[in-house]
Amino acid sequence: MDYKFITKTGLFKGVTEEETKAMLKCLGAEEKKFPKDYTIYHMGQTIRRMGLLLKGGINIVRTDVWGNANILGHILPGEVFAETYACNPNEPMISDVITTSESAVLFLDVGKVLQTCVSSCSHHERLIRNLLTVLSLKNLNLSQKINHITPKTIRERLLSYLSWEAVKQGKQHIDIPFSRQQLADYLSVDRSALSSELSKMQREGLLSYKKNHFILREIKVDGEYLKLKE
Amino acid sequence: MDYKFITKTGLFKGVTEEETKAMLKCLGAEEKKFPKDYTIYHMGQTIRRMGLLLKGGINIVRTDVWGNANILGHILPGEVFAETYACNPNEPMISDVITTSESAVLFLDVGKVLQTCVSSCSHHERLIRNLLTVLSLKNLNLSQKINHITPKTIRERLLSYLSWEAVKQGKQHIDIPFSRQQLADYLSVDRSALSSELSKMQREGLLSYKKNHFILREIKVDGEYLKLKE
DNA sequence: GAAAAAATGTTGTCATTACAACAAAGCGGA
DNA sequence: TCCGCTTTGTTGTAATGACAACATTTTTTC
Repeated sequence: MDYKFITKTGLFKGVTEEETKAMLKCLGAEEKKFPKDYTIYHMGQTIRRMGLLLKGGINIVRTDVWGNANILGHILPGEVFAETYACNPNEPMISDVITTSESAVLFLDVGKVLQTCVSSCSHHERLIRNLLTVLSLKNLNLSQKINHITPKTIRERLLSYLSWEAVKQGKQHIDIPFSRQQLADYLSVDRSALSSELSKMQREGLLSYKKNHFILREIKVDGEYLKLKE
Repeated sequence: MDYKFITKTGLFKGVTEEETKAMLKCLGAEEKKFPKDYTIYHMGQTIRRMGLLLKGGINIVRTDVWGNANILGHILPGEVFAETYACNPNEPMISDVITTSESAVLFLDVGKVLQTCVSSCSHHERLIRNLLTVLSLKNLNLSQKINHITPKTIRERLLSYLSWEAVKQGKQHIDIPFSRQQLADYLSVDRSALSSELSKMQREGLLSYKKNHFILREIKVDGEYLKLKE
């Protein structure tokens, strides 16, 4: 198991490699591999273990009875998923968890840590605090998604999302983790309308793109539109 | 201070009244009162203390540079706010926190509890675990809001929101904590279009309403529309 | 209780998107 | 390289909501 990588994730921040090994035992850690487009958790399920993504990519997807997908977020390696349900074992999942590429996941039984007494393992403390931080960052992420889908026009939603990615990645050349259909599902717009708006924006010189790679010429920060050189 | 009430909140669940008193001291608890429409926290601020609402009501509001408001959620007595920022003291707030009626708030310095060593106060443990649960419920709430604003039509958004309130309140007669304008800001639609859709739905017999009181005749659960007797 | 202010409802027009149907480009396997 | 399949882009049409302007109702204030 790649302890070096695990120690660098938000969940195990500030924990030494040695300690991590011990903790993983407490957590009943189990690594599993999944192929692309595999549904790890299904909507409606109640689950016990959360996941730490080691390799690959995951979408959190809510699909309604008519088959309309709504992507709540994307999980990158080093991030966790289903932590909300691991903390609330009674809540049924309101979304599916689906791999977007071949993936490796480390499953962790945090319930054990939360329910048993403090002293059983001296590092539980640290883990719980890290979990708090992780959860609150997830909150901010969800708020961001809300910001992206609050504008009424497709163009504004795109600029909101792409600008945010650009700021997050610290570049104006960005790769996004979504296909066109997935981006449409994330922004809650029609795919073909999205395509059409994108090419209109490209014609107007606001951005250029090829597949999942985008280059922004204008960015939206705090509601202001800033023009960028290059 | 109303310890009896405080002990019944999610944050202090499972803590005796005696213990609560001790903990509040550790947390540097301070009660404050605010008038209606008062902005307790401003967007951009970095804050140290989270709030526990004792009395009144609060909206979490994000306003853009053009004055368009986006209501992220409503806080009822017994619920907490700004907990995300209290757990991440570096993150600036992305929203305002505004009272919707005369309110009383208990401010808690959770940073103290999170940063200092475990043993300083034996009940910190319990508090942190409760905080985990509270945070994950907040996550579910945000996901709910996303569900409400994902549909493209005003009618579907309304049914999604109202049905959810009905299920939460366990009745088909419900009171909502929003004015029309606030409801529009929560659902990200135009107020007048909302009004017009509401009255159309009333004409069609889907629901009836007066001010903030609604009676549903049809409810949306898991994407299915169920007709209700009255 | 009258006047003013705020909240809610109504209506028509215009902009924008969803939707459908199709075209073109990209990709994988034989 | 050719074929089939998937993804992305294009276009036209119908539906829907935003917006503005105004009417009506409700609440507040004096």
